[in-house]
Amino acid sequence: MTMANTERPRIARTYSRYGREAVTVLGQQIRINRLERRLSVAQLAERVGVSRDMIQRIELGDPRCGIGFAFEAATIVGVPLFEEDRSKLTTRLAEQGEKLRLLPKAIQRTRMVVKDDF
Amino acid sequence: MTMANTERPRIARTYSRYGREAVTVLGQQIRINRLERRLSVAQLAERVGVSRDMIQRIELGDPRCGIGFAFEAATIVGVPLFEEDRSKLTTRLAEQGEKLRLLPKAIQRTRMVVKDDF
DNA sequence: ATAGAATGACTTACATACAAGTCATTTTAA
DNA sequence: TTAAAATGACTTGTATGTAAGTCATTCTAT
Repeated sequence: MTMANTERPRIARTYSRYGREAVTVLGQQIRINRLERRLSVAQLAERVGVSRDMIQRIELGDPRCGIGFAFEAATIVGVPLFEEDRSKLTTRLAEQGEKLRLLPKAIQRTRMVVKDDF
Repeated sequence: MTMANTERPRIARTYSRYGREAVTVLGQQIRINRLERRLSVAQLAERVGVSRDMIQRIELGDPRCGIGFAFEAATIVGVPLFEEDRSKLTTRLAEQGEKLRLLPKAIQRTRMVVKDDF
């Protein structure tokens, strides 16, 4: 009766606590919403267009999952992403695009001035 | 002798508008914060522990990027994920874990009752 | 104006994430 | 209670993501 290892073997890779927890919280929220909507893992997988294995990994918070798959699963079960409602997200997309137009396009560290003629 | 096909065949993948926009908004927000903090792409890549190419794809909203990489980049430049402050995220992690304990662990569609003796 | 740095856009070799399949174990509806 | 279904945990072959490198271009601080 050994407890099965629920994690896939992964090469050591460090994530910050906040980043890790965020991935896990998203997976939890997807599972919660899926269950509330009475969808099986297989049914959600079919709707997202991925394997059952992928949905399980997303819900467990595997950081290697493609962000597109995870966000698509979230979308299908109704987990809000960044904005409460969907039209707001579209608005924010445009607003941030505008903001980026105004910011410098490249960052350069202050250059060292070489004086070789003193 | 066939010519080597230099193009990588990519299977078309569809994402919902909301999912796509969410990935893009995250990438935008990461870039905005990175620029405001005067970090170059290479500097952020080094801090996240990925290649410069990866940061560029994350900021462009490539849905195939690992969610762990994207969230880690967001964390480093201070983009909030799901909760305003970090301690709140930890709290939510626990609360959702508790909520999952109370939900059914499996979803089954209502079974068909076969009456063959009428 | 210009030099030096940052970015964008490729390529290639390699590592690994993915789908598909199987089996054992829960779980739930009847 | 119990049978059917869902889930968890594996494996394997293959497709695809990733790092590293190069080059051209754009950008910014001076």
